[in-house]
Amino acid sequence: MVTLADVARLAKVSTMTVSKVLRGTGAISDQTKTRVFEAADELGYVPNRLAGSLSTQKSMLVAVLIPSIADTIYAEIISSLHSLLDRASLSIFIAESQMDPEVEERQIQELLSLRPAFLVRSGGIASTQRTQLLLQRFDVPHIQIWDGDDPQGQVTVGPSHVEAGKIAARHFLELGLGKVAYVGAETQLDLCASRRMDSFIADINAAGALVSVVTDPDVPRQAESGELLTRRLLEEGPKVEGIFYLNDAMAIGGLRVLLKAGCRVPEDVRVLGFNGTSREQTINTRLTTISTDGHRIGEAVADAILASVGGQVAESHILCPLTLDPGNTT
Amino acid sequence: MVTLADVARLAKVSTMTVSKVLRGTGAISDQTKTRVFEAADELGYVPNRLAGSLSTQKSMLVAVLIPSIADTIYAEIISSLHSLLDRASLSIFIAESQMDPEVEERQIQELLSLRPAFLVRSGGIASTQRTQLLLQRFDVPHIQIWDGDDPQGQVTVGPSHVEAGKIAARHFLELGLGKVAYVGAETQLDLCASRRMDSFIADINAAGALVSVVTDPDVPRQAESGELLTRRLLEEGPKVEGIFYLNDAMAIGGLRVLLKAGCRVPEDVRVLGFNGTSREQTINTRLTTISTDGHRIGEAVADAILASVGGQVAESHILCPLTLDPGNTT
DNA sequence: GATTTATTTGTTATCGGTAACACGCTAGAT
DNA sequence: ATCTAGCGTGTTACCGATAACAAATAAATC
Repeated sequence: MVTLADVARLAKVSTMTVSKVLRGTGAISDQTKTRVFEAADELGYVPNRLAGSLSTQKSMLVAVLIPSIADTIYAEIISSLHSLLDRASLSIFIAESQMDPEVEERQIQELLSLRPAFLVRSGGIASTQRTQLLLQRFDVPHIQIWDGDDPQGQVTVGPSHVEAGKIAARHFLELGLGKVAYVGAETQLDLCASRRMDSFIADINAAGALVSVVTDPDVPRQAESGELLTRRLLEEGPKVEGIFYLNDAMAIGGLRVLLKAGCRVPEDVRVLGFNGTSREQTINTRLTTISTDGHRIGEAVADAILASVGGQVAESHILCPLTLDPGNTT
Repeated sequence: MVTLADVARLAKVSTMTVSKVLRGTGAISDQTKTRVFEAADELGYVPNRLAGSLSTQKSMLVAVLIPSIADTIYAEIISSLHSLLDRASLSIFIAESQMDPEVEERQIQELLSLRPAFLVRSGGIASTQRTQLLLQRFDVPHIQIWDGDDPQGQVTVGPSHVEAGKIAARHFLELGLGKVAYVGAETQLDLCASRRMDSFIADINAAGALVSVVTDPDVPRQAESGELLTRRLLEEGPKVEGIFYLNDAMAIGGLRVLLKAGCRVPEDVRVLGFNGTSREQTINTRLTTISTDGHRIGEAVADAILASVGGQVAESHILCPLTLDPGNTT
C-alpha cells in the first residue's frame, strides 16, 4: 500500500511537505509542488483518511441511521443527501434500525465508533435511555429527520404527522363524509404513524364521523395487511364512506379488496393513503395520498451538515410541507 | 472523548489489558475482566474504530458504489446486505456513480481512501482506465454486481442481461407475435441495458418480427420518456403487437399512452417491462416484467464478503436467475 | 524450598497521517 | 557586512488503538 512516505521518498522531500502539498496548506515552492504531484500520480497515491481523521480528530464521515434503506422515502433522502455532501468530500455510512429501539441502540454504537462528524437519524422512535445517554455523552452534532412534531430542543427536519392526520380528516370532512374509518397496523414502535392516527381520529371523532378503527399490532405494514384488515373492516358491518390508511402500501391492498368486493371507488368509498406511491408507477388508478418531498428533506439535512462542519450552528427546527397529492380514489 | 486510557485509568490496569478484555483476546482473569467492563460501562466507552483499523490494518468497512441509491433494486440489495453484514460488525459506505465513468472514478477514489476491507460496485459501466488501474493497484477484494454477463475474471453477482433480452424475445415469439418493437432511452453508458436491447433485437430480428426500435439518447429513463417515445412509435405508423421497454418506468409511461390511444392491452398490444414495479404498488393493471430478486443478490454479496473477510476466496461468478413476472399486459 | 511452567499483566513500537514549531536559506534594510 | 524577515522545508510528538514480546505473579513439580 502506497503511503505518504513512499511519495516523499520518490519526490525526495519529507512526508510533511507531501502532506502540505496534497492538502494545499502551507507555503510550498512551485518546483517541489510539481515534483510531489508527479510522484503521487506515478505511485497512484490515495490518502488514508483513517489515519488523517485520527490525527486531525475530525472525520469527514456522516452517519445515517434510518428504519429501512428499502423504504423509498429514505432512499430518496439519502440519494439527495449524498449528491450534496459529495462536493464537500463527506462520506456517508448507513445503518438500519428497523424501528426497534434496541437495534437502534446497537447501531448507534457501531456508528459512533467511527467518530462521525455528524449523525443523521430518523426520529419517531422511542429511543432507549442508553441511546439518549450515549448521544448526550458523545455530543456529536446530530439531526433528527422524518419526525417534525417533537423537537425537544433537537435539530429536526421533517413533516408534522399531527398535521398529516389533520389534513386527512379535513379532506374527508370537506367531502361531506359522515362515516369514516382508519386502518393501521403495528404502531407501538412508530410514533409518527401513531400521531397521524391519533390526530386523524380526534378530528373525525369531533365531527361525529368516526365509525371504525381497525388496527392489529401483529401484522406488518404491507399491502397484504391492508387487504386483511380491510376485509375485516367490511365484515364488521358498518357502512364506510372513507378510509385513511397507515401508508400507501396498505391503502393499495385495501383498494384491491374494495374493488373486488364491488365497491366503487371513489363513489362509494374514498381511499386515502400516506407517503409512498410514486407517480412513476401509476397506470390507471392513482391513489390519493399525503406526501412529503424526500429531496427537500435531503437538502435541508445537507445544509445543516455543511453548516455544522463549517463551524456554524444550523437552524434548529425545519418543518417540511405536506401536500395532498390528488389521485382518483377520493 | 473517552479513550482506552481513560478506562484503563479507572480500572487501574494498562490500556493493553483493557483492549484485550473488550475484544475478548488473550488470557485475562475474571476479576480484572469485570473491573474493566464496569469501568468501560461507567464511562460509556465506545471504541474508536478509526484508530483500531489503522493499527490492525484492517478496516471492517464495506464500500458500495452503485448508480443510484433511489433505484429500488439497489436499495433492496443494500438493505439485505446491511442486515447480513451487521452481525459481523461490518459497516457500509455508499456512493453513487450516476452511471458516469468519470464520477465513478472520483467516487472510487473517495471510497478507497477509507481503506475498505471490501468493495462492492455495480458493473455494466465502462470504467475509465484510471479506475481499473486504481483497483488493480489497491488490490482490494471486490465484487461486481448487477452485470452477470461480463465476468472478465472478476468476482461477479448478477443476472445475465443477454438472457433477459432472450427471455423477452422468446415470450413475444411464443405468443405468436409478428410485429414487435423495442423502446429505450439513453444507453451509451448503461452496458446492461444495451445488452438487453441487442439480444432482444437479434432474436426478434432472426424471427423476422422486428418492426421498430425507438431510442433517444437525450431522454432519461423515466415514465415520461416512455410516454414520449411510445407516442413517437405510434406516429411512425407500423402496426405493433408487442413492445419491450428498457425498464418498467418507461413501460408504464408507454402503457398510459397506449391505453389513452384506445389500444387494448394485451389484446391489441402486449407490453413487457424490465425490473422495477413492485407487486405492492399494483392495483388493477399489473405490468408483466422480467425481474431479479435483489435480496438474493444481497445475500450472495454478503456471502462473498464474509468469506473474504474470513480469509477465504469466494465463488467467482454467480449468475442470478431472471423470472418472467406475469402481470396482465402480455 | 528451588525450579519449572502456566497464567496474567505491562512495555515498546507502530499504523499513516497532521499540528506545532524549529531550522536553514535568501533577500532586503540598515 | 550584519541583521532581520519571511519563505520553504524538516523534526518531533501525538491521535487511539493493537502486535509482539517482556515481565511479573501464581501454581505446579520434584
